[in-house]
Amino acid sequence: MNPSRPTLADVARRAGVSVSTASLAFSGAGPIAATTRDRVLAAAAELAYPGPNPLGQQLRRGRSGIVGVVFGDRLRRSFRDPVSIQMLDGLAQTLGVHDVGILLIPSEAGEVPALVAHAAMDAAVVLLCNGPDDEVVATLARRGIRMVVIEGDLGGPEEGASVAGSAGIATASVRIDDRRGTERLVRELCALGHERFGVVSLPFGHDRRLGEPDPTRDPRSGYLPTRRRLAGIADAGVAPEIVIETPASLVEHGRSAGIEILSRPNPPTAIVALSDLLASGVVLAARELGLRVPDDVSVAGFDGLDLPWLAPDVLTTVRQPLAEKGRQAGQAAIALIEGRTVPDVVLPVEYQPGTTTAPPR
Amino acid sequence: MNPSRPTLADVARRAGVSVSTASLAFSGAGPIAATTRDRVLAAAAELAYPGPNPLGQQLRRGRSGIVGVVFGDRLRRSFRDPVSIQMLDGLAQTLGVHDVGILLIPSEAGEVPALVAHAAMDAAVVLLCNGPDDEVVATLARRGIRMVVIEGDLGGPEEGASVAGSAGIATASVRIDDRRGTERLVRELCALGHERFGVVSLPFGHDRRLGEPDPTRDPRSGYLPTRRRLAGIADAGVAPEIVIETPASLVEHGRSAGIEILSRPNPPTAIVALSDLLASGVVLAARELGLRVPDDVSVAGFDGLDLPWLAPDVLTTVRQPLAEKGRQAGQAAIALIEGRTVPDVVLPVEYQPGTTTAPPR
DNA sequence: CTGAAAGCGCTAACAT
DNA sequence: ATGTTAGCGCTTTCAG
Repeated sequence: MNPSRPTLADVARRAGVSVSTASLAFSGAGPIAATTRDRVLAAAAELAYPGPNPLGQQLRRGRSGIVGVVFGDRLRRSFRDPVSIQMLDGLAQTLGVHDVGILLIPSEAGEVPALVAHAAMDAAVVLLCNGPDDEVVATLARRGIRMVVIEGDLGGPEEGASVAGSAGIATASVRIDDRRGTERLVRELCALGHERFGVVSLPFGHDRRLGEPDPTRDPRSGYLPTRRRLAGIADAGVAPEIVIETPASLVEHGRSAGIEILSRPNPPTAIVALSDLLASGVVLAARELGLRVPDDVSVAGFDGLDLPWLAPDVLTTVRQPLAEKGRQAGQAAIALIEGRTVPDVVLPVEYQPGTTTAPPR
Repeated sequence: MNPSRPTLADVARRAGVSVSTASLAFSGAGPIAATTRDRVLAAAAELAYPGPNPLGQQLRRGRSGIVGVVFGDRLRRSFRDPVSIQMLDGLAQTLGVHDVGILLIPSEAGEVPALVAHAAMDAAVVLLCNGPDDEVVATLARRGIRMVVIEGDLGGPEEGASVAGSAGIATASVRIDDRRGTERLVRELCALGHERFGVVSLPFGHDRRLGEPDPTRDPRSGYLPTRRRLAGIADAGVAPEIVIETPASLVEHGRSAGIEILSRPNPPTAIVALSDLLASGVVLAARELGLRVPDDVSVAGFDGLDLPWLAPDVLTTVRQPLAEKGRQAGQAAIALIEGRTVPDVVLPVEYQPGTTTAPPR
């Protein structure tokens, strides 16, 4: 299989030039006579030399050409959510242009994956970072790997310096303005005349559960998008009658939560789900219970996904620019790799009315 | 940012040992006195040495610890399909155990991504490989990268040696027995009394289109799962009245195809879709047209996905072991990397009756 | 059990 | 325009 593959030195010898010249023939990064280059390439062809070994290049250049992407969950779950996918697609687009590859790093809660600790990467993109004490972030910081955090937090201003920052590691943050987004959404519902709200929430933290939230949990810890979106609801002056926490942003969890809420006596007139997948589950639950949306109950989501199978209903929601978020993260990663600093990015969201909200009966 | 990070040599110097000894302290691959090791680790801690630089290790060992996964499409599309995701999840599981990372390589049709040509990887997993002339496979083979092909073909027996094989590259193949799966499914429908079939097909090849297939296309080229599943239908002795090709395995395309078929005068009594996503689109189309499933039309799929939002319908389908396929591919990749040879794997599928099929009216 | 030496394959100053 | 030299950071014989 590997009876000493040819190296650049072999090619150079055969072409009768020095290794450095042969190197130039491939990289084009320097002056070289066309005839010489052709001679080198011919020699390479004869030896079936497949081009410079990336491992050698990487060590020499001190760069791997790889950005690690850390998911806060199993791929199976992360990727069932179009939200992650579209983001990843945007990320791949940007990084692809720069010939940078994406190393997938699934991270079960509470553990630091071996890849985080040992894989070669020029930068890392961390999703759903929990907070400044996140072990993954700490490990990456210790390794001196530059990070861009999506929808996360590397330590608020009150902490002074963040974990990573204090270690002198360059970081960047990309997120959306979800707080203002939900506030706007809820205000619209209020304007329609709704006064009694139910909320189907994203997970609060690693201990994912289905049901009413644990009242003893620390409200200052847990997943940031969840906290921000709940804060947005409060900003609109609404105190929900009932909140159901779900273990993941999946249709079936939305359905369960929806049934839980809607089968109570005298249920709320409006249900705000913190993601579109959850919201569509609530719509399905309503259908199952024989309730009409929006006549009997209004349902709203968050994300702005395209959900053709929910037809004829079209969710009222808050659209976030998912692919753009990924692209921005990619840009930030490239910038960090090149040693530039990057301002934090907060992308705007947009209220997007659909057919699932109306005045209460 | 990078004012000369400490190296193993620095650590060794500070601990008063040689680099080789320091190396042993980290790798544990050799005899070393406990006290010496502690001294080295202490020195490392003092210098904030984050452990051996993977780039150095990789060059020295000749291994990157990375397996590239080549998708035949944009991530956005590949990953909207749970079929790819569950496979990837199984793959990640197996590779993760061996501390091998997954490098994501999206590949637009007709181009060879830079990562395929230049990224460091110990092996590659290629999805939806088109056939022995696939450029991606050829490039990987030229680079001497071992490959495991999923649902693909590296050159049938009739071609003699495959592209890769002829170049002396070790390869492996993992796929499901989809031909026999669809045959079984269609025979069940025949047993119910159906005689007039419509087929909603997966894409035939890179030129993805929606509509009746181009009659001039070469039937021996194109995506293999599509060809095998169509062959299974023929095996059951059925010649469909109408076949609609779709550009991708997505609900909306199934819906379009379903409307196309079902709004004809005197439509077929059974529609076989070559994937569950397509089939569920057909179910939605039937609902829209006011047709009852399975009373007015039977619909069957392929894959065995869990589709809660299709409730109350449950697809009649053929279940394939998706995560297991990924795990097998992972095992194969590891084996190839370790220089072992791997027998081809054909995983069995299982007929799985649901509520969407019944005798014709 | 530890150290010295060699070299993985490549690139980039620098000198010619 | 080409060659010479010096490593990038690490692991691994091979002696001691």
